[in-house]
Amino acid sequence: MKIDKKKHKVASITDVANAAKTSISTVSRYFNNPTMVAPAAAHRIARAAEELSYVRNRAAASTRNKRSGTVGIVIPTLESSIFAEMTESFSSRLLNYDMTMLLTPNLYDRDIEARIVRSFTEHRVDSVVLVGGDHNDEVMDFLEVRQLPVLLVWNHLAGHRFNSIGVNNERIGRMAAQHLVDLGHRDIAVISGLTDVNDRAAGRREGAMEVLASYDLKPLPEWVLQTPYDLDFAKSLVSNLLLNGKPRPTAIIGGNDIIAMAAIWAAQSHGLSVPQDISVIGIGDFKGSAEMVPALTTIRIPARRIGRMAADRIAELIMGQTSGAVAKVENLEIAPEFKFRQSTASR
Amino acid sequence: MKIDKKKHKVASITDVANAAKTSISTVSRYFNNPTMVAPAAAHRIARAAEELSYVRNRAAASTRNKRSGTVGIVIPTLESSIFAEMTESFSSRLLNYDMTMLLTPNLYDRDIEARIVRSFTEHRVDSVVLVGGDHNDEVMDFLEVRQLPVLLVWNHLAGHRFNSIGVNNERIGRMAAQHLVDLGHRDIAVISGLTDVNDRAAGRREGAMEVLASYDLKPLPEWVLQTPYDLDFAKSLVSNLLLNGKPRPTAIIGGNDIIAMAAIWAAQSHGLSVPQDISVIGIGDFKGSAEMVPALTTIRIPARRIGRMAADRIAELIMGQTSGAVAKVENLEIAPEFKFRQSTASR
DNA sequence: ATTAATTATGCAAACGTTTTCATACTTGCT
DNA sequence: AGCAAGTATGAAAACGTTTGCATAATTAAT
Repeated sequence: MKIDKKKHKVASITDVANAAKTSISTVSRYFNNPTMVAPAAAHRIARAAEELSYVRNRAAASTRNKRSGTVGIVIPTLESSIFAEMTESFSSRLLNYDMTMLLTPNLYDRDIEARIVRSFTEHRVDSVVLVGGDHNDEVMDFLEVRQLPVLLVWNHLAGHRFNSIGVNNERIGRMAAQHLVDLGHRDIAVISGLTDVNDRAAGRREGAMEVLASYDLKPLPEWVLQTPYDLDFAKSLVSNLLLNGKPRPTAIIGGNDIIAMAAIWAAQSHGLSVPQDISVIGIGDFKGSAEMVPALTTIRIPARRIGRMAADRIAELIMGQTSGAVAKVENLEIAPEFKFRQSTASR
Repeated sequence: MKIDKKKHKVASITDVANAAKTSISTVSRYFNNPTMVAPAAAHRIARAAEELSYVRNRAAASTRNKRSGTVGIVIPTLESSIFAEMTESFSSRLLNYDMTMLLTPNLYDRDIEARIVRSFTEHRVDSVVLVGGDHNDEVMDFLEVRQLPVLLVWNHLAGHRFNSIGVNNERIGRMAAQHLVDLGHRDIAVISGLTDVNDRAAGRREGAMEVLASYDLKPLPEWVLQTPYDLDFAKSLVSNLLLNGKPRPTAIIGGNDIIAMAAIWAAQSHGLSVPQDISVIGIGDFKGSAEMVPALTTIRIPARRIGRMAADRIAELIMGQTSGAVAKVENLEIAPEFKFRQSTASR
């Protein structure tokens, strides 16, 4: 790799062909299907490419063949460590298939998501990955018309028109509630995420409430709350709940680990100790949940596994598409794992 | 947007031109430079595009003009909430310039980074953003030869051959150490990140040690340690430090907030309280640092601001490049902010 | 009513690839 | 030596755009 100071014109396949005294067809084949070209030619091409520091232009290639080698993924936010884990394993797995990820957060806004998806298609991504099952109808229709392979991750969406890989949030909500009931709690607060912009949050709350109802436990209205996934907001919300002079719950279900952590810190900063004075359970098993004091009892969502499986499934869908096979929609459920740690105790 | 069930052929600019009874040139202009086309034609084109649910093909466009409208960014990991913050603000700012982000984590591995950068250039990104100043020489040379606008974020790198926007890590290290010294601490442990793969970690440690030396404070060898940015690992490391029977420091400098949190939890799980028994200071001001109990004293790195500025600078560099102006290298230093909270106290 | 200036349009070349098809060159077999 | 079969190559078309140039249509100025 040598440095050339004057105005640099990026080398094209033609330059390489000329330098290697062969045709562009052969050069193209060398890069896409090396076995098709004779050793002598291959060697000359390799040298020429090196010499000119040639880099293939996949954007140009994508005009002729149809694949761009990119997949677009939109997630609600990068700041939740758990989406980060999923995305990270997704992206490194994708590298194995020689594909690159276009990633954009939508900040839980469906219209931003629509813009992003549009931008993705302008770049001719080979596939689109979205989180959850709640999206603009227009986006869904648009993707369906384009016949772009679509994968919905995070939620298991039985019977959905697109492929999905994820957990059953109702089930998770039920598990959380059941755990607290089993420990003897009867006064249980349910603090969920924003159920109208987040179908995961809605599902979990529903599951939890269902179990409570089945035991004839009806939380006070001021015990069932919603908050964005924001430590600061959630912490003050719980502080209010604990200090408002009204009867205090003996346990809290946090809609995810962020909320649960916030709840624990709210309790601690008012001199209550967890789990002696109040039990807290989370959902997700985020970074830090196992290490904090007290370690958080939670229901783990295997984020890395979902990411890895998503990448594999995407690759499969794209292959299937080029090979003309009809891909049938598949909805995979991933089992969550219960993690009994120190933040919950029997009453 | 209507649904068409039969085998879908994606509409091209030609299809739109035909449907709108005009030429592809005009259609192209309509999308790139709407003022150039007459209202009547514009209207017909808009209708045709809608009808056919046409989406421009930026990949194809990038063969003729040079810009692809994408910028590639490689960060060490998504899991550090602070890179996530930076990336998130970077990406949403980028949306304003109608550009899309290709993002890939390199997991602190320079060779993976090299692969990623190569893949980015294959997709003809308009610009590359990297974190820190420590990279494969080949990658650096390669980017220089290609004359691709490059921006190095996170560190302020005076005199570097590429543009940079970031903080001065030595200074931050000094601030942290100075704070503890000012509080009267003399037995101070310094637990940094991995200095050989992470120039930020190296700079911070250096700054801290410098201040300690200037006060003639020499930490015991077993007090200066390194750890990956991993809560679990860091927590056991600090646990060992606190329990090994040797003299115990009265304060700990964590190379970032992850390490500091781990240190606090290590102390707490052995019945020590922070800051009464031991003070802990972090660096970064991550999500949760302000909310945890005790709230973490730290030095805030304004991640969102860096992300936003990076996007602006990138846009500027790309414009400058197309307009043929010579962009001169600029190295911007961002001031960190000291956050005195509850995890440090005077001795 | 001319002419000049302005605005809108279309043609065709160019961008960097992949891939079909035909041809030239090697083999291996009789 | 002759032929069949296989292997390697190149020419050219196609992909979906943008843009320089030339022309046509409109408006403004005399």
